[in-house]
Amino acid sequence: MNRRSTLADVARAAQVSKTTASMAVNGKGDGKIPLVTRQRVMEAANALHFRPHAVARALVNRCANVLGIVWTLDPFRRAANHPFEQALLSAIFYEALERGFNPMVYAYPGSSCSEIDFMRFVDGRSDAFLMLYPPVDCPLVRYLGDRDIPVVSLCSRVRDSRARWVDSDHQAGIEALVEHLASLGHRRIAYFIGPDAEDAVHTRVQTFQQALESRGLPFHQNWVLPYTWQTDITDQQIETLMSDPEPPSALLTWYDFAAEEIYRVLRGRGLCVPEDISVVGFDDVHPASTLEPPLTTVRQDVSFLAQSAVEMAISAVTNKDDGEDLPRHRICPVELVVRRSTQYVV
Amino acid sequence: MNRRSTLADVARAAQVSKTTASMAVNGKGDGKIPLVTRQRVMEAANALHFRPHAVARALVNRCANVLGIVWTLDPFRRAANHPFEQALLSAIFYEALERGFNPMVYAYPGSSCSEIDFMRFVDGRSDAFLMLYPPVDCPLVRYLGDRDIPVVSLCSRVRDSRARWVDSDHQAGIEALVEHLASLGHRRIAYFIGPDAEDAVHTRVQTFQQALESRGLPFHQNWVLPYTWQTDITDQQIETLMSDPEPPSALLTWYDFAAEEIYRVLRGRGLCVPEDISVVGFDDVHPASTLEPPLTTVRQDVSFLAQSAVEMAISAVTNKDDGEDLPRHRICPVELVVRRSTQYVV
DNA sequence: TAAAGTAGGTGAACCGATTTACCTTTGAGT
DNA sequence: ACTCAAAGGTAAATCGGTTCACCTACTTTA
Repeated sequence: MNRRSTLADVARAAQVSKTTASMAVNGKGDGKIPLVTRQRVMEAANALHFRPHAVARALVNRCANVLGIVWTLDPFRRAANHPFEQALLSAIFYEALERGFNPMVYAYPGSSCSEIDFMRFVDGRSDAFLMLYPPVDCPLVRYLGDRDIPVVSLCSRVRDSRARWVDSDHQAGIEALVEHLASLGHRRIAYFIGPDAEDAVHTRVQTFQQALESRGLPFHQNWVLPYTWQTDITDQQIETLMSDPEPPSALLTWYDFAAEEIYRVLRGRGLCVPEDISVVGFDDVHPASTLEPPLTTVRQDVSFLAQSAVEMAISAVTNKDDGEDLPRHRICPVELVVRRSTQYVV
Repeated sequence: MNRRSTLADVARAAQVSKTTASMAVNGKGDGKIPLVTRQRVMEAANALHFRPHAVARALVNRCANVLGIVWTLDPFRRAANHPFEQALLSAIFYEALERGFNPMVYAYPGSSCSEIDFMRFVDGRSDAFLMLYPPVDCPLVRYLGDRDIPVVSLCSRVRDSRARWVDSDHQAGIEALVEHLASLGHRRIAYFIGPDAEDAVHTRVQTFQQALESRGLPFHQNWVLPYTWQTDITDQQIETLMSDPEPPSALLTWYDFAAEEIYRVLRGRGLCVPEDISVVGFDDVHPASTLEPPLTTVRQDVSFLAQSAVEMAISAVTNKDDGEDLPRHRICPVELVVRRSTQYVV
């Protein structure tokens, strides 16, 4: 098992030219290559354990069949351990491989985003990039756009017109949560929102406000609180909220992970979910269903998100010069999942 | 911004040959290329936004600077959401990129492991493979070994002599946990162990037994229980354990994630941790420190594991024909982290 | 029988780098 | 004046495929 065998070896063994060997191996040249020849080549290829060299192929095809996955690897995010993100990632890997594209991971170059950092993205390794949660005005998206490299943004509706994006229907999700709470009689609802950098924050807050107002429920700007991932601050925020003469009876949280922490803080203050206060999450990933009580939340369809994004990216590569086919944006449906963290207001 | 510029373009612009351009760009040919020429080439390269085409380079260098990361992507594992695994993965990505190697993700071909499935691993894209938790007798490891492709196994001490591995010191970890519990006066300890497929199970159980016996503590084979990820079965197991006339006063669990579930089951039966029973985990990842009570556990050094594995793989690629340098195996130290899930036995 | 297909196939260029083996100058040493 | 080495540089082969343009030997068709 010394050197890997090449197409030339196969051609020699089958007594044909490289051209014929190539066509036979790739199942091309219908009508040009009779069955006997094709079989002769195939046998030689098998005997020699021939495997086409993907790098050579990529060079001449000007297409590597590789999808770049751009992801924030910095220590903060690593510590934050976002299960939704993990689920999304592995779904992306799965979908890409399924379609014959190899996923290659890139670290999102943080705030220090000079041209130098971007150069590693355009060395011909990856045909297209799939970015998780890029900022809506992302310099990297622009850079890649300038070089005609397809970009699909996941969970962030980037503004660059050349980029594609796939996102959940945050509007429908928030609408459904508010409707659910309202139908249980809740009138005073507060919202722990996510980091300002995330695109969805604005949509969700705006929808939240509209959903309240359209039902005649009060919207207080100071009941829209930033969630900070710091227990003591969260505790302080809850303290302030609950010392209101008319405290909220329900809490929206940025995502399930935050809801878990908020459960803890509420429990620490002797408040029971859902008897004293209803809590809802977003995402429906672990640990939503195993919390005590199980969390009412909105499910984002991870597989559908991943599949849409991968399909969009691959189609952009494949039909690069042809007329476009797939729409450049997709909003994926979400689903309300009612569990036991919400109940009638007493 | 039409076509990407090539080395030939740069050479033409700088009025030198491709050879010279190549050397100048790569900082080679000390003494051969005078500073003026070098600068002229560099300026041309910058002006043309030249970026060497990694695929072409890989072809001629017979080295792609890519590390294959082999990971189980199947739905079961995706659902199991192992935070330790996620931490390990992102640490690997980080370390590889840090060293100029691009990580490319591969799905571990499940039980249906025919040659066909293995072929996609040897198409020249990846120079070496880093596998997470492969079985100790892994056909893929053998296959790659046969083809002289370096393999590093993470968290599993594969038996193939050509493969390298990096693993935590499970022995020290279990030893430390038992010592900790014994020093608190515990004499009756049960163990919820992990899936049989995992290499570490045997080491840990064996060490557990030795650690008990060397301290004169009783070891019961039927107190070594398989953890099943199914709440009702876990509940049944706890029921059986606790109805023993002399029930255990402490529980070792396979990992923190399992400890969380076991907390729930114990709470469901009205048992308090640590007053009624002490519980310990393994890994020290989320949610160990945020559980109530915070979990006593053993910390695996994720960064060190990842760094060792990546270094080993890269060194195997770089010094492929030279004499070996790095040792082929590494056992990484672990650390006991005492929190509040353990206390003196009453 | 000549012209025109067609089936089956090939040689050589090419993708974009790296590297080997030369080739000129120029200057120093004797 | 002649040799030799060093300095500075280049043409061409190579990596392992794909594909364009052509070529030959038959068989039809008019």
